[in-house]
Amino acid sequence: MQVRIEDDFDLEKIADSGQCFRFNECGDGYSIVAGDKYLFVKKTGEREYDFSCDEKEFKGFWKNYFDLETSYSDIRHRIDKEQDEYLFRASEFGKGIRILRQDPWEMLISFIISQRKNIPAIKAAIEKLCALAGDKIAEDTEGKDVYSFPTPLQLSKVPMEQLSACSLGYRDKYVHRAALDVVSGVCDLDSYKKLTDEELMEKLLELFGVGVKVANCEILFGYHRLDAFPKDVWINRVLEQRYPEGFLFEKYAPYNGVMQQYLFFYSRSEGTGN
DNA sequence: AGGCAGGTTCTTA
DNA sequence: TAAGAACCTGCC
Repeated sequence: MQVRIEDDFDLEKIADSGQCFRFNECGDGYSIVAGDKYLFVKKTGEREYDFSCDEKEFKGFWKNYFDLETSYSDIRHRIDKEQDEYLFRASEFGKGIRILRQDPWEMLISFIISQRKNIPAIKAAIEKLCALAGDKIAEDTEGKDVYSFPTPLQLSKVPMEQLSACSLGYRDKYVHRAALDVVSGVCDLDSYKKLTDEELMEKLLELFGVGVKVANCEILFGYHRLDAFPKDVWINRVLEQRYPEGFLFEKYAPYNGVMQQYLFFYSRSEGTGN
């Protein structure tokens, strides 16, 4: 169906923003997998897009996935050019980035895998995991099979030896444990939705293989708490070099996470890209 | 060839 | 409680 989007919306930037790992350029559009849903999106005009789904699925899923009810333009305009010149530049550069409303389970596993890996390696590992334990749900426009992200139950049934074959490295035991804990109910991701950001952080840190960085990514991308501010090597470099006096967290609350995305995207563009 | 990549856990003082 | 080492794997 045709969709018109008035707010900031740039598929290429979202794909490269590091928040999603199954969102890839494919032919003349983008191939996106979220949970057990597949979408192909093509830009057809200035603000016009062709979504491969029907209206029902758009309203029931993808509209929410792309967080189309939130104005990222408004959030961006909270930045004062005079007061914070670097962030202003970063936000102009990253205009079009949105924080997707992704699934907590999928994000948890994805960011556990992400530690000490570069983005291509993360993507490769996740695709192997999906092909191994997920279901075939579609074929992309290039004819490749598309697999759903494994459910907790599906993943929990994968033996360790097979998990190791997904290039997870030492993270295989973290992934395995997370699946077992979610299936057993020791970790109830759904019930965590009602917790405050602080309580949520506390619960996530109890998980094996989850530290502060991964927990913050889960809070921002899995629970869509837009104030969470994950600090990775890139962001730490920016904070050291550009904000020796400190970043204005108070000013940008409750949208520090969006600012983090602009900083991350901008700093990476200046570095090696990947 | 050795270092490093979107960190976390384990070990040691 | 706080540094430092170890950790899988793939790519430069």
